[in-house]
Parts: sequence; structure tokens; C-alpha cells
Amino acid sequence: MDIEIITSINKRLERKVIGMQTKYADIIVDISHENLDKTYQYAIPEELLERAVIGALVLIPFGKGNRLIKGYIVSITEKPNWKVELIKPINQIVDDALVIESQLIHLAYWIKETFGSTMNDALKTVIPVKKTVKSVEKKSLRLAITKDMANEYLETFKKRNNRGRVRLLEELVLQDVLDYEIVINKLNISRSTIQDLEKMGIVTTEVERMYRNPLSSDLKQKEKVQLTIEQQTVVDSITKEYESGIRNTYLIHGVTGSGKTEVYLEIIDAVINDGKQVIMLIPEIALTYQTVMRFYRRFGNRISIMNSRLSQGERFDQYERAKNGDIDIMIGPRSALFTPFDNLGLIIIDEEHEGSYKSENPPKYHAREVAIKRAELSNASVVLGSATPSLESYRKALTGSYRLYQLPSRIGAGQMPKIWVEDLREELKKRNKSIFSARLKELIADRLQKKQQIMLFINRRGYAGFVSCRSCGHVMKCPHCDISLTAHYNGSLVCHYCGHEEFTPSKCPSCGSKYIAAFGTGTQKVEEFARKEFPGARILRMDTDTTKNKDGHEKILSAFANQEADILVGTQMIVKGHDFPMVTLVGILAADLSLYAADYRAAERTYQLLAQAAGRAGRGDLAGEVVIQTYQPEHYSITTASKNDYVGFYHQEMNYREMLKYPPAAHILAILVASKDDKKAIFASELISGATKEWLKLEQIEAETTVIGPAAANLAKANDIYRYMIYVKQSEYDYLIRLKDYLEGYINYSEHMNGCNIQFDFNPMNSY
DNA sequence: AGCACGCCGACT
DNA sequence: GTCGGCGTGCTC
Repeated sequence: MDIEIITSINKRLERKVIGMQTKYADIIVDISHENLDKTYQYAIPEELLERAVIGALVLIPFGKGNRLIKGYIVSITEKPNWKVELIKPINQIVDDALVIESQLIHLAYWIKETFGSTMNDALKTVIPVKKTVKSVEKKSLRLAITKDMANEYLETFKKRNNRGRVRLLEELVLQDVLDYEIVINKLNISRSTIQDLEKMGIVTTEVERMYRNPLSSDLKQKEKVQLTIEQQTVVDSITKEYESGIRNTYLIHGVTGSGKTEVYLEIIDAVINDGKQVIMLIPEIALTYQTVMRFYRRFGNRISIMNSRLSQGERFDQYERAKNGDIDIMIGPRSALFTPFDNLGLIIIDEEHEGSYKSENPPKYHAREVAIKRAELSNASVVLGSATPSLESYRKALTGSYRLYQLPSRIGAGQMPKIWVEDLREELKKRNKSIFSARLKELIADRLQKKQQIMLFINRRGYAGFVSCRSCGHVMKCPHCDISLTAHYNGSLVCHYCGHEEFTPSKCPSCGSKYIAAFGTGTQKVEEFARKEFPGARILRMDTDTTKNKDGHEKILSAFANQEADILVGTQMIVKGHDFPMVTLVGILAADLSLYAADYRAAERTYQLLAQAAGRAGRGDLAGEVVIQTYQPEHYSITTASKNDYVGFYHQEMNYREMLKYPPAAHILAILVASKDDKKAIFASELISGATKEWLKLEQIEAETTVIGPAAANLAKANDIYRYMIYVKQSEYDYLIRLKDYLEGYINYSEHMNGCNIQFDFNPMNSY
């Protein structure tokens, strides 16, 4: 007997004896159609077991004819969830590590494992929605023969009573191009009819693929600037390593105005000249016309830009262009990370510390970590850049897992601004009840007179204050969410979470007092004050209200850049992306507001905001000044920011995190339990916390692990859904992942979790 | 997407 | 009857 047959029989026997199970693979098929947008289960033949990994490209028999089609393995299980006798085996595995889909599916799996989500959610973030194919690939029908011939056919079809064909042909004779969609839906012609006519050579279908480039491609004169020695050193060092095949993660710590962008441009140039592709992540808020044009001028239409305003179709186009090799550089927010470049050489993350790089919905991944993983999979380097690096990254740079580069000085004539810290308590003592300190007032007057520009920055989101009763303290709250309502200038109260709107009451609903009014300083109030204080000044305000319509954001910024106003009042959104050479004064009205946030990152965020805001002053030839107004002038985030001392801040903050075991000193797993039914949510969260403690005991790590909660979330109710939180602090990330895996199993198993939505968040960036 | 099944009118 | 056009539903 043939030796191969014997071994195969032996193997089979062996499996029976050991009780080895057949393994099954969930596979997504490589056909773009809505109905096929799910997984199919196939048996993995024994001899393919080793190579059947997640992401593998396989050929599978599909449909009645068992025609072989391409598919990708997205998960592997032991138990079939389909009638076993109907499950077909995988035909073969195509070994092709370069297939980008494989890589992205593998990445999705890693995301699911590392950040906790379903494989489905992970896949959805990684693979562009296939549904959009329909709307993008605009299919149309055209007559393939002359009209006379068509009329002849029409006669014969009429005689034969081929109603479908007649309907279609009649329409085509009238108007020789028809939209595929219209033909199917409006004319009620089935696909088989069209196919038949196509076979007969009467009609042709065309896929017109028109790429919508969000930017017109008129200008692309190459722009090259002379780099400073500092910049050149960084560029040389990174490109030299790149060229010698070394791949690494680099952190560029450069003060605002130090010219990080030029450094990026040079490195990108080197990488694309090597025939590789580049992904550049920029926070959405900084993705302004100005920034985009800089890249565009340098690289012309080899780049593509993605942002959340793009329609699904446009987004899909961009992915297609990347896949077809029409572009080398993709610029965009978090989601651009999944651009299907198959020869990726570099990922850049600008403003690496930005909170928007952390996804808010599952999978709650951090773009920085995913970028590093993707770079590892496709042999690329990662460059992180920031004026105020996240503690996580700076720590890694100091311990050597990232390479650290410094750009300590501004380029050109720009000098670091002079920074004043004004103690608001002192102002109050001096009976200054204005929101402007004496110094700020004086400096504003000075700049107005010199015809220079001023930015006033209020450390809060576009918000005009909550409404409360002065006699009983009752606060107006949203009936669906546990959050105070926000007063708007049109007199209504709005909930920022669910959009609930009601009239501002004239009497307190709790005690009936007439003294109920809006509190807090918002951008609108600042604007009002400034108008009163400086009647001649032209003032622009930028917040969520004034930027609601399409290009509001861009319009206000360019109006200010064109010096159509003297003062720009705004929230965080004014501190990013734009250069205003005529701004020589920045006022930060209440620097410590963000310190009160109930969140361990409050100090870090405050430092970042102050540094960014201060960085706006004196970008041109004129020297700048910054006034920081605060009630806590002695707080280290403010003292270090006023001296532009990032390293000093880092060490102080790191001490605090070490002491309290907050990230990056340790890791936190946040578990959110949400349900429409309050009791269910409470019970489920109790169970989960119990299971957590059990598991910790089993692993014998309960002593070095802290479990907090369950407790009602900060936002205890949103959209009528009750929310409870459990926090687990542990210094080993791995333990938290294993705990998550364990809890996932527990949640699937327990029937008490029905009707509850449970989400995991590792090292959360936003509070719940 | 591609394939087959089943229904229905027309025709040898 | 049965053939071919037409609509529909399914694919592990």
C-alpha cells in the first residue's frame, strides 16, 4: 500500500483515539454583494490545519456548482454552527503573505484580542464597507447595436411576447444609456433578462468608475524649503536607518513652530522614492485646508485625503485608489490607518498625544498601538510627533523602545513667547470682577492699538453654561441622560448627548423661585464681555454653535487669517492646525477648568492645552505674549507650562501616576455595563465584578490588582440607558487581556447578561 | 455575483 | 406536453 495512504489513515485513527476535533473556519467570501456580507463555515482538512491561520487567503467551493471562489479566514472554531453534513471543506490555501486583505484581517484579529471587541466589529473597522460598491461602481446599460437593428429585435420580441426584453429595449431605443439601478428597480427587469440580452450581443454593461477626488488637482509645483540643522539631523538619521533596512518607532518631540511638518515631508519623500507607500494620521480637527495644501503642493495627486465628511462612496473610492496603486500617500484621521496599501513603508502620527486617536466605540483601539502593529506586519517604520507627547510615548522613548528626537527651538524668526501667569484670586481681591485680569486687559488694548491680533481661549467645549436655581440649587437636567442641560442663546435648553430640547423655565421647577439662570463662562459670554470691554474691536467666535454648518470651521479661521477680525474667541478648536502670523497675544481665560475633570489625565490634558494655546502666539516675525489666568497658579501643570518645560511636567506627572498606579505606570481595564433596565445593569455588573474577583484569586494576583466598582458611571444615564462601570488596575497588560477573554466567555455563558451591552476599554482616554 | 429552481405563457 | 423567458432565493 502507498505510504501516504497509510500515514493518512494512521492520522485519522490517531485523531479518533485522542478525540481530536475537526476544526472549522469562518470565511468571508471575496464577492462584493450585500447578501454575501457574512461569514460561511468550512471544514479545515487536516493537512491544511497548520497553514489555516486567521487572515489566510483560501479557495472554497461555493454554491450549487461548487465553483471555486476566493475567501479569507476570519476565525477558527471547534464547534460547527451549521448542519455538519452541509459544511464543505476548504479546497486550498493560497500562500501569499502580500495580499493586503490577509494582512488587514490579521490586524483585525489582533485588535479584537488586544482591545476587546467582537471579531465582527474589528473587521468592520478594518475592511471598508462593501455595501458601497453598488453606489460607487456606477453600472450602466448601453445599446450594442444600431437603433434600426434594435427595432428589428423589438419586433421579434414583441411577437414572442418577451415582455421583459421589450420593456428594456424600448427604453434603450429612446435613450441609449440607462442606469443599471434604474433598470432593475424602476423598469422591473431582472438580472437574468439583462444577462441574456448581453449574451446575444444586444446590450453591453459598463462600469464607469469615476474617482471623486475631494481636491481638485490644479497646482503641484514642487515646493522645497531649506531645513534647519536640527531638522536636517532628524531627517538624516531616520532616513539613513530606513535606507539600511532598519524599521523602528520614532518619537519627535518638537515645540510648536519647530517645523515638524517639514521633517515629515522629507521623510515621506525618501520613503516614496523607495517605491513604498505612506499613511499619515492627523487629528480630524487639524485637517484644515492649510495643512492639506502643504502636502498637496509637495506631492500633487499622489496623495489622497480622507476625513469623516467624505461620503461612504468617496471613502470607498479612496481605498480603491490606494489598492490600485494610484496614490502613495494617504492623509486622514484614525480610519486612514486601514488604507489597503500593499507596500507600506511608513506611518506617521502627528499630534500623537491627541485623544481622538483612541476609538470611542468598540473596538476601542488606540491608533498608535495599531499603527505599530501594522508597521510590524508590513515591515514599515512609525514616526510619532508632538509638542506635548503623551506620557505613554515619552516613557517608551526614555526606556528605549522608541527612538527619541528633539526639536527644541522654533524655526525662522519665531521666538518662544513670553508667558504671564495671572492669579485670579488676586484679581478678585483687587475687586476686579471682569473675566479679564488687569494684565490681559492692558495687553489686549495694546495689541488692538498696534493692529495685531489676539486669540482668547476658553478651556471648555462650546458651552454656555448649565442652568441652576440660585435659591435651592436645583440644576436643570436632561430627562433621558444624567447630564445637565446646556443653555443656548435662542432661549432653549439642549442636551448634548441625545439632543433633547426644552424651554428655559421662568420659575424653578423644584422650589418655584424666580431666580433661575445660566451659570458658567462660555464662549458666548466671553464674546459678550469682550465687546463691552473693547467696543471698537472686531470679534469672531468659534465654537460648536458657529461651526455647525458645513465649512463654518474653515470659514472662521480663514476670515481671521485674513485679518477680518482682531479677536478670535474659541474653545480647543482654535488652537490647532492654523498659523496666524499676526497673532501676538493669546489669553487663556481659565486655565484650570480642565483640572477639575474627574479623570486621571486632567493634568496632562491641561498641560497640552496650555502648550498648544501658547504655541499660537508669535508664529510670525513679531514676538508673542501669552497670559494664563488661573485660580491655581502653583499647580505643576501650570508652572511647567508657563516655562515650556515638558520634561519637568513629565517627571512630576509620572510620579503621580506611579503613586496611584495609573497608566502608563500600570494598566486599567474599564468595563461598561449598559442596559435599558436599571436592575439588570446593576445585577450584571455585580456578577461581572464577582467573576473578576474569582478569576484574580484563581490566578493568584488578587493582591496586586485593584478592582473598583461596580459603580454608576459619571454619565449614569444616556439616552435612557443606565450605565455602570468596573475598573481593574493591574501592572501587566497581559493579565488584563486574559481577564477580558475570561469575562467574554462568562458573559456569553450567563443568561443574566441578556439585554445588557458590555464593553471593554483598555486604558480609557475619555471618562464614562 | 452566479446558479438553479419553479412558474407561466406560447408553440411544435 | 415542453420549451424558453422571467423572477426569486440561496450560497457554509
